[in-house]
Amino acid sequence: MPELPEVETVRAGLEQLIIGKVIRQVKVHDSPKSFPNASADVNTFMIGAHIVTVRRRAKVLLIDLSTRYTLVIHLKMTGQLVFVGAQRFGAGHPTDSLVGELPDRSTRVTIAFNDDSHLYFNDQRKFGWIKLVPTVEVPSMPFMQTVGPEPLEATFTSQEFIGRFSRRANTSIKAALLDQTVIAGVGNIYADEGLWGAKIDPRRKVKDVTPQEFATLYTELREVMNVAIQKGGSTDKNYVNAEGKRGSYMDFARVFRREGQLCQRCGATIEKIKHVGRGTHFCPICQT
DNA sequence: CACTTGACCTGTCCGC
DNA sequence: TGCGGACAGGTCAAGT
Repeated sequence: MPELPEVETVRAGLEQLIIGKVIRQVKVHDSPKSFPNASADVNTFMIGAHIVTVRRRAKVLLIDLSTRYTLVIHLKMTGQLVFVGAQRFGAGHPTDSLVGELPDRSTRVTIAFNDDSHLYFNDQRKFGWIKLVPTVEVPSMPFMQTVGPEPLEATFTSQEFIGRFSRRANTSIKAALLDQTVIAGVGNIYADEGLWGAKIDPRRKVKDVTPQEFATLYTELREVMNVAIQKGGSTDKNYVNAEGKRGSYMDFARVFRREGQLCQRCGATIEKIKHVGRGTHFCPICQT
């Protein structure tokens, strides 16, 4: 999925596009799994409500409604939230859009607003989901209870970062970075990119990473994710922002999907291996 | 509890 | 061209 920078890009886009809009209709297309409690609660808590806030926690989007209910949305691997204004195919139709006319066959849920604009939840692989939850109950959801701190918060320090890993001493540093209970929002792209920045081999055990290396990793990880947000995220295949447009971090990536190319730091050839079940990209010479 | 692996889905790409 | 297998940005539920 979309990792922290992608979800943040969608959040920021939606904030500009849907705040204040009134929900007229909700359609769950074919897969109840994409929106399990829709049939029971949509009519009561969504229709006629307006959008109050669009928040993010880790890789989860939170759309608060005026009914004091919240749409909790996880895009997982291939989820998209695409807003389409009332005159989508008018003169202003963007040429850099990755999506065609919506809904399409990956559309799982359509939310229609009363100005005839629409928000589409598309998800090719159906791993993603939407849940409608009372806003006050969001913090007690199991995921919210266990997820780690937001790494880009100004108050999140290098010391706290290092301390979060103590529990995972015997696993690899990459596996620990992907563990959402350690740090929120890091996924496969930014784990690989951050480890390249810190010159750490992704397979190294956590207990063998020095405090100095952790300090560098803290800085590099925050840097790559901030750069990624500036670039609108990474579009490898499916990811698009709230306007259906791609992100450009992949043009900047140093190792992710760059196997066979030369390391821009030492000139060695970037390798791709399988580690903890995930494609893992690294420089075999300067990451040790 | 820490750690690893497979499962959840659809689509695409690659080798035979 | 067809077919089988591997693989894809993320979590979970199981197993050890």
